[in-house]
Amino acid sequence: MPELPEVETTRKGISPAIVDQLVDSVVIRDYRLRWPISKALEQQLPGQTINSVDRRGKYLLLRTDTHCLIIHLGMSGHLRIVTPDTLVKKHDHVEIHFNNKLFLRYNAPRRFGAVLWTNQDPLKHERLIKLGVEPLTEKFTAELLYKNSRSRTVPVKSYIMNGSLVVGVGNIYACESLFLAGIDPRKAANSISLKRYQRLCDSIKLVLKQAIIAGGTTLKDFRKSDGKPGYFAQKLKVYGRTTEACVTCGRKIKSIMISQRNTFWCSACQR
DNA sequence: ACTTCGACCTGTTGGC
DNA sequence: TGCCAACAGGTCGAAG
Repeated sequence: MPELPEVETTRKGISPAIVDQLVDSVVIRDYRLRWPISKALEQQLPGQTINSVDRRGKYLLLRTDTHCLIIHLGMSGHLRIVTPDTLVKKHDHVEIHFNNKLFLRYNAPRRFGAVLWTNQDPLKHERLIKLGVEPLTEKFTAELLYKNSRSRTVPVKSYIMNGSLVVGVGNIYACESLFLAGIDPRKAANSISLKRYQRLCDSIKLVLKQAIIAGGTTLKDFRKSDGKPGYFAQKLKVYGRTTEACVTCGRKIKSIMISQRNTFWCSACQR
């Protein structure tokens, strides 16, 4: 479900409710995620205060003085701030109770997500250490895309979705960015010029920024941490629009599978 | 070093 | 109404 804009929207949503708040208790209702939740979490987090909520790629980092809770939402997970009277639902795996009487609740129906508890620098955690650059920083450049692509024959769409190069670009925003850049998603990564990578780099930054402003994309189940939908779905130009008219040229949007992911593009506007 | 593909899960949707 | 297959916003790791 969530790509960078949805995770960032979640980060902004939960921060005000939990930063500088003392944890009373932790309730784990289902330990089964991509990796089992550590028992140490429920023993060690109570009594600690959340100092900050950061994001690295699609991971959220909740830091205390000595530890960090690393959270990934997977395909279908979400975090909500709820009051104690909010009914527990199926797949509510974890709940953190704060001194301010608010709960942070983690729900993950497909269990593709992760809740990791560590006392090391989270950026050095084995799950995060190999992540690529943040797309909304000056480290993400056309030169980076170009240089690393010279030996890569994969479709450019798969290339930009590879998190060891650049993080946060998932299926929706890969499609949208390639449309904005006018690049055919099927083209080999090593066949794209530096000039066109400049356009792609700019497009990725722009699409992600606009999606964050809109509060993310709600296709079906994504909700902001207050339960309300994000509004970027209305701005999607190609994703999910197979057979509909291209907003630029009017031709029909096509779809194909690339690396087992549905891919949407306009064959007239994207070459 | 790179590519491909199956695996991990549950819920929803659409066809018959 | 039920059944079943296909598909969904993401990674990971094995095998070639």
